[in-house]
Amino acid sequence: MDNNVTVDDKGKLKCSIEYTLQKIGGKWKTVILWHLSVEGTYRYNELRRLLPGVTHKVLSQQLKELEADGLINRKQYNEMPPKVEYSISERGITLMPLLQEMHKWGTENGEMN
Amino acid sequence: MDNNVTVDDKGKLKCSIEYTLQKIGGKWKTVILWHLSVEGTYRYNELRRLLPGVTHKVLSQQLKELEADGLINRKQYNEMPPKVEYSISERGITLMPLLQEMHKWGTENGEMN
DNA sequence: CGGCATCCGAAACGATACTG
DNA sequence: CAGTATCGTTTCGGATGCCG
Repeated sequence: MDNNVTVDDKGKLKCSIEYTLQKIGGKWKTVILWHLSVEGTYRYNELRRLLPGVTHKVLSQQLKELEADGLINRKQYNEMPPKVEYSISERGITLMPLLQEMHKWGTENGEMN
Repeated sequence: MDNNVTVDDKGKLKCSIEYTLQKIGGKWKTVILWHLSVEGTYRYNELRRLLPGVTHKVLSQQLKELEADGLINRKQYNEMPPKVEYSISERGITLMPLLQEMHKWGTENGEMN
């Protein structure tokens, strides 16, 4: 098993596991992806209601990053009032086995306080 | 598919995915576990050399948390000079499928700059 | 409605020095 | 050798207000 951990010239770690963590490590990202994968599509404020505790700024931040990373799609309707729909992307779907593993491990090992 | 996302009375998210993320979300934790799973046992300073860039404090912090979470074992020899060996625990081994998924996804999706 | 800008506090991370 | 203590920095998340 190759561990695939290398280091660049500045001492920074270059590791595919760390790369993955960077993409989904945000506090709400996994949950957002999880919701979108289940339901298919949500509007901005619908997501907000699904994630009690998340603030305005942080939610849009995480959505933006997820979109920038190609993990979700953002569809904007130019209406008044505005309407934006988020859905999981093809690439985001490839994360599902991983999320399921995380969910499985957490369920089997977490005391859930 | 049950999304297994609930909220406690303080608005805090209780979700098995987030639980997993808390356990392995530290900057070096996955890499430490990965190394230990490959090699079996490392001494403190060996790990340090494997993780260029990690500082003294942060490494011992992460090791301490991993140990507290039962994911690694710490064996201390009362010699002079001191000798401490870290190894992966039974519980830590249950994380391997997850780490492999993370590694796989990162390899397939990461540009690795 | 769906943002963005600003400010703030907390937490994570890091550099350095000291210790049994 | 394998840490701990202290301090500083950086990053992340949160509160609030403004805007098209």
